[in-house]
Amino acid sequence: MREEDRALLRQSILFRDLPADGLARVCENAFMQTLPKGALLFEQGTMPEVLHVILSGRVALMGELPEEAAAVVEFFNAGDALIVPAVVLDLEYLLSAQVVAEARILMIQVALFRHCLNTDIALAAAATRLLSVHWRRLIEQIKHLKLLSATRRLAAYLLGNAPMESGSARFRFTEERRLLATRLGMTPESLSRAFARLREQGVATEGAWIEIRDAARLRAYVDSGGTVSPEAPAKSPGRA
Amino acid sequence: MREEDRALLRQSILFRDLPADGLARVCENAFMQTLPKGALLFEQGTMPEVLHVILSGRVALMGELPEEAAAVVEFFNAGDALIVPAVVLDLEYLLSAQVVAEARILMIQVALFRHCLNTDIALAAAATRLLSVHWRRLIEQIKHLKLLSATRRLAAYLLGNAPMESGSARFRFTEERRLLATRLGMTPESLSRAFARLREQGVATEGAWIEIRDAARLRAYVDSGGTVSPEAPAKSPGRA
DNA sequence: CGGTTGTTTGAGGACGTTCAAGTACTGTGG
DNA sequence: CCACAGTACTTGAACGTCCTCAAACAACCG
Repeated sequence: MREEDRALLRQSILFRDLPADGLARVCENAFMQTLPKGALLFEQGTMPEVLHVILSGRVALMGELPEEAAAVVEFFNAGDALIVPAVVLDLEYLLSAQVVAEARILMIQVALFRHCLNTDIALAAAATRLLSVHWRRLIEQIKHLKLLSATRRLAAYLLGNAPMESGSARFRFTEERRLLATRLGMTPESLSRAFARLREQGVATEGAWIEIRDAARLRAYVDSGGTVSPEAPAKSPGRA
Repeated sequence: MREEDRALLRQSILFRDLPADGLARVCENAFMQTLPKGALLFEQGTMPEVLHVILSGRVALMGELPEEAAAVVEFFNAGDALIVPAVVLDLEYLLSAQVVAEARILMIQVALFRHCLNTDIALAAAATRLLSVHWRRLIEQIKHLKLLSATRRLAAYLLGNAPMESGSARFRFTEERRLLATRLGMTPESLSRAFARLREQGVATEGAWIEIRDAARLRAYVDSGGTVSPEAPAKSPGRA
């Protein structure tokens, strides 16, 4: 393993607290792969053969149901592992994984990983932390899907992914609109209209760049039920 | 601890594989409580003080957002623990927990549980399994919310909670409609209409009882996008 | 019982989707 | 460099699902 890869591994929740020998043990026979945008890591319905650890890049987990187009359930970044539950339980994947930004992936043999989970306390504890972090992200998403309108969901997502907590910022936002729309539970058309509505809340878009002029104001928009605005009296409650 | 409680503990994912001494250690100073329907176990935004393990009964995890009514994120039953992620990460609850059917709850001190997680490999491994099972439930729910109509979501939920895989069955279904509606991401009115539409798919409701005349047919309805037989041959025993 | 709460049904309306067209962006070859 | 095709995104109009509001009905409980 290259030294820079080892450094990247040290940033993952799963491995950052692992002593060197434990890391070496779980990574035995593991291999590294750099995959281009569009590459399919695995498909829903198949059995996991390796545990994927994202060292860099970005991966979308997508779910599909009969007679329906696929929808992104969540995006994952450097430091995340995919998909621990399927590997732990030795069950088929409930999701497919597709690279959305060129990614460097470490692939760990599932049998070895399961063995280490049952013998290495540091790894097992780290796995509970990783799963816990993911759990909370899914919970927030479900709350948003059930309680917020499309526009408020977008605003909440932007706030959650902006590099700052308050004030203003301009940042790159490379998500394809088409995929982002399904992540947020709407169509690309609705996403486009949601962005349009957020313009009057100080959200400007310019290609892959997004500017939030006042995060506190946008937060107030989300928290007020979308009733706050320069001069928009329209009441637009979420799905309650 | 009473002997029957110990037996119930042995059915929980978290403790079923734990040797007796490990179980005794994590349960030190733990206490048991029987709580009536309506009791609040904890509130969103507060810090966990104990880990709740459901020995019997039923608990709803509910999320709320500013300016919105609360929505049930998921129901949990005997054998489940609440909420491991908040306890593991020592972060505020993202959800509130309310008893929906009289429940016997074991309460474990969080500091002790975290300590055992970091020292007892069997417990840590069990925790990854429990979190993994929950993870998959949340993923399925998100897929349903994003890809299925209200009526299909109800049908899929019924199938997932029916006591059989195929054929017909009549079973008690004690969920309050109001709560079930929010679990499914719709209003009580929409839920009522969804049940009405499922009548022609062989779903009969009678107070707290539900009858599915042909699970395979209902499954076909879900998988076909709801386009199957608006008016069906009154009864076709076996496959549709 | 009557009051309260929960569920069902109806009518109307809002949000989001679908369908369709137009516009911007990307990469390729002339 | 520009023409061009292909794709993605945006905008518009019509529709449909689901929500809101309101009332009737049923069930529960003191």
